[in-house]
Amino acid sequence: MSTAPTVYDVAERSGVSIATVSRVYRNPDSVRAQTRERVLAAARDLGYVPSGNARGLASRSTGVLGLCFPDYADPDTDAEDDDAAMLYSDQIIRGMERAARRHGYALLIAASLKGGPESLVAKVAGRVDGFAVLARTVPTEELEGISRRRPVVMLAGPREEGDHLDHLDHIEVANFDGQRELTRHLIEDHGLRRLAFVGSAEESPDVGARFQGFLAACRAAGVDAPEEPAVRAAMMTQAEGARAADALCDRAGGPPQALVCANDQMAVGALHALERRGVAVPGDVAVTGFDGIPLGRLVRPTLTTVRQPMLRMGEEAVELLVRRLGGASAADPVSLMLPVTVARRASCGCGPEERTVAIGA
Amino acid sequence: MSTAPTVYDVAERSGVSIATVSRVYRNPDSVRAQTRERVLAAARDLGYVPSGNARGLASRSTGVLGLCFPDYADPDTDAEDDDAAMLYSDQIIRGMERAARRHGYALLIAASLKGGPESLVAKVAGRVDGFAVLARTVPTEELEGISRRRPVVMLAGPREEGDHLDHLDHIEVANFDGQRELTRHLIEDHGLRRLAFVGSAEESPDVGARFQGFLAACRAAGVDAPEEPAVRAAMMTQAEGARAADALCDRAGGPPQALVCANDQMAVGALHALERRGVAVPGDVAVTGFDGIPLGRLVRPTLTTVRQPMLRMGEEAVELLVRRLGGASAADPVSLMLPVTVARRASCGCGPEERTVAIGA
DNA sequence: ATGAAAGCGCTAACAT
DNA sequence: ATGTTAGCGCTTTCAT
Repeated sequence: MSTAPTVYDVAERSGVSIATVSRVYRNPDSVRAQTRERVLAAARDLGYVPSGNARGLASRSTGVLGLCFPDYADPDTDAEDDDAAMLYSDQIIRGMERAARRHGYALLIAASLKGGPESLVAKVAGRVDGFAVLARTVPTEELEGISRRRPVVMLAGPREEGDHLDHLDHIEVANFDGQRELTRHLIEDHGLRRLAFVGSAEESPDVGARFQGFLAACRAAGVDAPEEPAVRAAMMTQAEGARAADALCDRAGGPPQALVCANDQMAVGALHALERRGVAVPGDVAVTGFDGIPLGRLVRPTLTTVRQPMLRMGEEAVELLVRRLGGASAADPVSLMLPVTVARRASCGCGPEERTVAIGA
Repeated sequence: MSTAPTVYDVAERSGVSIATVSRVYRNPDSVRAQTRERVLAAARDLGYVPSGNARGLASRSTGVLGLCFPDYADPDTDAEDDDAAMLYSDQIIRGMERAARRHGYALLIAASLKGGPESLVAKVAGRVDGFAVLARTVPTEELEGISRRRPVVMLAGPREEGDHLDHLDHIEVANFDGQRELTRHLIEDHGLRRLAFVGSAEESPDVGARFQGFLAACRAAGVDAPEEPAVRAAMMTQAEGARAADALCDRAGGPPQALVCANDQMAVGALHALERRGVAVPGDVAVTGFDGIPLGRLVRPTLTTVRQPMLRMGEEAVELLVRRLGGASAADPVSLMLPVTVARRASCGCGPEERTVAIGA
């Protein structure tokens, strides 16, 4: 691969100055048609492609937006299921790509993979005009510095109270309201009163909010509400969900009437475990998830859950970034709370027909 | 947003030269620990992030791989279905992102959106070390020029015969073999003999190969094989699939015994149309698709189809690019044919249990 | 181990 | 309408 042709090569071949070559690409109308053709022809012959780097450097903008997300590999998910599982990040990517396209931006994506001083964010941040970060992908302090320099929007983690990040734009979903409504449904519409919340060991703000929503519904209905989740799974995977279900079944006093899982993956794992044990769902125990992954409609019984609008989240992220880049850089930080949808399906006892209820925001 | 800090700012603040600042990031061990700390501290204070552009310009490499794909929006797919539909491109993106991550690259994605001399590819090509292109996303000639300068791998379109693109690396799936096996199954295992192929109006090499596979199976079994697809849909969408099914049913002589659709989207549309007309599937007519989108397992009856390994395609694309970038730039063009899987589900008459058969390559 | 200086390929004034 | 000329922020010899 010989060294790539530059503006100089094209200029020389077409007998104009490099400025004119540049103009042909940036502002074609400012060049006489005939000249333009000559330049374009030379460029074609040479296989010339403008260097995005040089451009970005000279014009201080890249036309690229970015997304950083954590390395969400679920080792327990085989390739087959994986197809259907389509995680969060995939949907956010889709949403962002769509919206970015509408605004003429390309999208740079990268999943965390820590290294020396060269962290992931830095790499992305250095190549884009602005970017979104999935919560807890990168250390708070790192974002702190970067965000002083270019637009950053935080996704899915709540704005951290009184901390340095509160000047970032921020988008989250109605975790609390969604989980509360789902729990209320279990209690009031299905008459269940012994509910167990399956959470996670790591302190995730999202899971935290869901648990609070769960508690709120319990209290409102006068149902016994534990101060802690019944189980804290090490990871939010199917395997852990299955483990949690087993643990709950073996507990003195037998299984609860409902397993309220903090995400769909765990709920699906629980479904499998219960089936293996011969526990009927929803007959003996109801199971619910949170997220709305496609897999939830493939399992039997179909999974009752709270659907997050991840695609929209991606779109909104881009809109926010574009707005900032469009001059609104000084405006106050925006905080969006996106509404969720409770999808009542079979696993809570609602029967095969899916019924949905919009909640929050 | 004030102007971002540069190496100069960091150098000044830490009392070293810009060369040292650069070294701290590129080659930390070549700098005394104490100096390094000082630089890093200054960088942190300033919120310094190295400019990817300047870097790329100076070092002639970006650490980014790219993907260009066509604007596959199916206007007939509502957001709901869309969730499940997860198109090709999404899976390829996933595959590429994973593999890219393993090799330390980020991924730049952009869907076509034609413009002046500044085409999509050019934009991507100018910002990456190498990239993949979904077939027919960009004009052949444009790729021609670019590919002389940096690695390009063509996805999913067959290598064009004797044309200028045959020096590109290329990955495709076993369209012919897959469709032939599926058709053979319909004929031999289900005893069907009047089959209609639902193709597309635009000349797609993939659809072409599928039709040829269909024909080959028909001929091999002594079944009447039309020279042309029974229907050529304008687009390969659900709406068009439904239209095709209706047209076929209204035809003199009644519907065929099987609708062999060139992709899953159309097959799903056909399923809907047939249900509306009260035609039983697979009782009255069998329906098959091609692709293996998740939606195919959600519809009733579940869709018999040929599953393409799109995720793997993305991964292989990255492997190829990385190999080229690693010095194999002069090697002969590689052409990969990935095996497919026939997924026998309910819509061909195989019953509710999914059975799969690996085919090709 | 560190510094000085020459680009990398382009854009954007400013001239003409 | 086109040419001249500075940089843009970094990497990279080559010195020291």
